[in-house]
Amino acid sequence: MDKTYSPRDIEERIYARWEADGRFAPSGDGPPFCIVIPPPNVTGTLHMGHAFQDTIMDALTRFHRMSGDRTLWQPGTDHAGIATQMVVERQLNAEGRTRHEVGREAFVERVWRWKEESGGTIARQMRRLGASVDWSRDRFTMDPGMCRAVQQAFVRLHSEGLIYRGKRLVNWDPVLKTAVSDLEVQSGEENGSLWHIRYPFADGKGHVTVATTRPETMLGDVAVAFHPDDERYRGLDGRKLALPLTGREIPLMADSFADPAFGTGCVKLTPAHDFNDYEVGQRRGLPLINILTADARISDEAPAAYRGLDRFEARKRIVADLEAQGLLEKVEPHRLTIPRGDRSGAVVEPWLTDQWYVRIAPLAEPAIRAVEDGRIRFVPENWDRTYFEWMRNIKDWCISRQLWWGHRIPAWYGPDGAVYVGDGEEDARRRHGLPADLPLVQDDDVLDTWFSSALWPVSTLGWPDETPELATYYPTSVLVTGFDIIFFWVARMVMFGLHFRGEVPFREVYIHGLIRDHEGQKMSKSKGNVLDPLDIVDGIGLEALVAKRTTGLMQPQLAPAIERSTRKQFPKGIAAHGTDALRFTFASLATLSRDLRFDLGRVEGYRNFCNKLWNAARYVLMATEPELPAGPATLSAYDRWIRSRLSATVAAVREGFAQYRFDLAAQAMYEFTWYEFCDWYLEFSKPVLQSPDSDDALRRGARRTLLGTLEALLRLLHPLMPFITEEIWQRVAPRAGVEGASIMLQPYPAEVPDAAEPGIEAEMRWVKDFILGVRRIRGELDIAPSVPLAARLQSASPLDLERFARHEAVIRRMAGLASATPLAPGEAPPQAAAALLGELRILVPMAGLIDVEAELARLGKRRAKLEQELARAEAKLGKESFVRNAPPEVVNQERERLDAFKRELAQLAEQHERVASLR
RNA sequence: GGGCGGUUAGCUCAGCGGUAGAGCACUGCUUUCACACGGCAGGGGUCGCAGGUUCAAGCCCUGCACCGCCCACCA
Repeated sequence: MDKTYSPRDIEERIYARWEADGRFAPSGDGPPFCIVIPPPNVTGTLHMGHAFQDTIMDALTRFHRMSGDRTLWQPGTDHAGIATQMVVERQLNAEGRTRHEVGREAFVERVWRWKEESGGTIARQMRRLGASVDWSRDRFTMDPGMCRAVQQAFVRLHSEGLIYRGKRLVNWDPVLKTAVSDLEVQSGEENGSLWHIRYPFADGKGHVTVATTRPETMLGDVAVAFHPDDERYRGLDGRKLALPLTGREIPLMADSFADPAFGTGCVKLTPAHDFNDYEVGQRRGLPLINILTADARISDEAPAAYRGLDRFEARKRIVADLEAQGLLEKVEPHRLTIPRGDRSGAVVEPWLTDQWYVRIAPLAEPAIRAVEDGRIRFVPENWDRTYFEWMRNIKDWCISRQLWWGHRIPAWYGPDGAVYVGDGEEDARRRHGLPADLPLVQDDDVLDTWFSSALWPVSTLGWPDETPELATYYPTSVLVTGFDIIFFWVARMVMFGLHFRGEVPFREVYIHGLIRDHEGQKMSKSKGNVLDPLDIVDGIGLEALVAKRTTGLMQPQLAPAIERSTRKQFPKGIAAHGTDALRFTFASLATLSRDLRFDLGRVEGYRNFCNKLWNAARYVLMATEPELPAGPATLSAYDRWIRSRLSATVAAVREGFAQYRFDLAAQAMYEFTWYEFCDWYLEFSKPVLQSPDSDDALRRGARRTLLGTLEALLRLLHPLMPFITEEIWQRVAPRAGVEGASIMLQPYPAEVPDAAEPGIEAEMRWVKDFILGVRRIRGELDIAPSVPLAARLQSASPLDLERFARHEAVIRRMAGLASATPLAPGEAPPQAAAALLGELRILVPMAGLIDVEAELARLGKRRAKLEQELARAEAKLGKESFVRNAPPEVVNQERERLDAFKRELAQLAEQHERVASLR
């Protein structure tokens, strides 16, 4: 083995081997365990969020696979309608063409080509991360099987009256020229104005004033409302107003919709361009006047003077015209919420169109119950509040999109405009008894991408067919996802899963936090703070990193600032850390927090951890060859101690996995590996193995324990660090007497029932404290490690002496002692620095070694600390209420502490006096 | 307006009602036989603020402050 661990040499090779050997497919007949992957955009690339999520899913998958479960991690990708179409459209635009010039068929074909071209990227990246998905079951949301599922779902919902077509207001993205759902609208506060406009009475006598943030929509006004209780307008109900600029007359009406406290108390009603007005309009039987076109220009419904103007241009004109006519009373600055399309960034218009909707309330109700009664459990639990909140106020889901890339809606129109829904055109004819020669035209629209995503758990497993996979793995075990798509995806899967399968799609939903940069900022291309997980794995030079961050920006003017900050943050680029280190970092970040700050320093630390493990393995392999002749083996206290510690660690790690606390699991692994196995046990093993006078049985025990502990530790670490553990395991397992082609096929470590040995742990604590005591003296008094110390033992109890005798070799080596002899009875203690271990005092004679003042300072520091503790303990025990009310064991413990403090203080005082006399 | 988080060492974060922890960073010593991506030792926190419950409160309750997210929004 090389002296330094280099991940690059092993990771890709190991993954290829696993894949070739078919290690990722479910096997065995254990209980099923299944995760379906949240399908990433097929043409996208893997970002930190994916890498994080994949790490968690892979850890769970490997854990369950090793635990003997029949484990399926179902992979796949999403066609991501709008996002993908936009990318290809941009490519076209760069060639100077539009999709309309190319035509639908050719355009869709081109998207497919782009999908084939770039679709492999995500899969390649997942392989580099070690994702053990069953590639043989890879699915894409527009695969033929998926299309069937989508069509059947649509047809069935339609036949059940749960899908309908209707003309109403939708959120319209005038740049993409499609409807979008409520969830795809991002509202944000922006600066605007509030225009106060006079609407004269039709009889020419007087006016009312309305306040609006959108003066251009006045062209579509059909009424003005005031509150019925508003004294200012008493008796004016039903009066006619002359709508400025249009020549139309509209009524003034009393309606409780109007808020008397806002503006003038009069509100203009524009049912075709405002959701609230629309409702009032429906209630009051008002007409709809649609004054906007699909690209948000003024339509032919409006006066000729404004037709064809862009909405914002029209606003300026209208305001100017009103002002010219003396109808603009005032303009005030106003903060208002502007709805924008989450993809295009364009201001979304409420717009009147025909769209397809899912009647959602009947689907939501059972989905709410499934979480209420615990058939689905959120982790962390309180996300159910968010889920309930949305589900209980849910609105019908607009599922049609005026795009070309996606699942085309399975509806056909006859010459008379009648709609026929069916599972394909032929089925539509059959269902509706249409003659073969009746010309039918399919609906132009495609379905919201989330419609097919909502079917993902059932469709990937084979639905609508009754496949063995569906029978085995549905409901799936756990969904791993971010809170940002609880509504988009989680809730809809629950609704569809329950509706089409009669069972929940997953039993648990693990909601993880969002990966942000080290400053807590969301990672985004335009902020220039994106990290590519594979750059952390493989490393990247500064120039390449700068280039990567500054090319392809939507706003190229940001490039210089991004370059500057990148050069500042990564003056040397990013070093290669390897996949295992990155994965371990992700695991340790997986706390219950919802914002996770990613810090490269952590990855470095865990890269070092990998190196530590690697070198520990080197030591174990070196220390266990050449092989000893067969014979009996005896376990030393050290062997039993590390076995006991390992067992406790296994329990902690398993608990971590069970609770989805990957951070705690990772921490338990880290601490055991470094602080117990490496720092202590490997050192303990050295005297045993190297001393010429240890016996062979003891040596065999140590070797067996070294190999056995390391082998189990590798299995324990494998779900988080698959590559390095496999690489080392391949070398260690044979020598540990374990057979098998891969660590992936080995059982996950279980707690050993009688491995816990409190007695041994106590004895080893004494040994460690002895060593630490001497080391502290050495460290604080600046004695070089190369200087061997001759220690004396004072006030040693028989147990102390017995323990010392048993562990002398280890203690001498690890504390750097040349000798440690008890004082003879009556012998005066030498001038010395002392470490206290209960009653025992370990004396390090000062002759020629020790700086008196330094030792006095050291003693003073310890005394100050002790006095503080002592005061607290005394105060506690001095309170009668504590002694009376606290549990006896707590009181006893406190008393023992107090006694110990007193003893140690007395000894310190004595020691202080002795040292001070040397001055 | 409604809902949900967060506030613990310089930074990033754990923390079970009973002696405040880790990683990174920092200081000193150390390149000898697993590892300098290492070893040994050390410094550093009145746990956002104010009340309350309790023998005992980062931990439970109430209020407040600040930061953040989600949902719904008055034209």
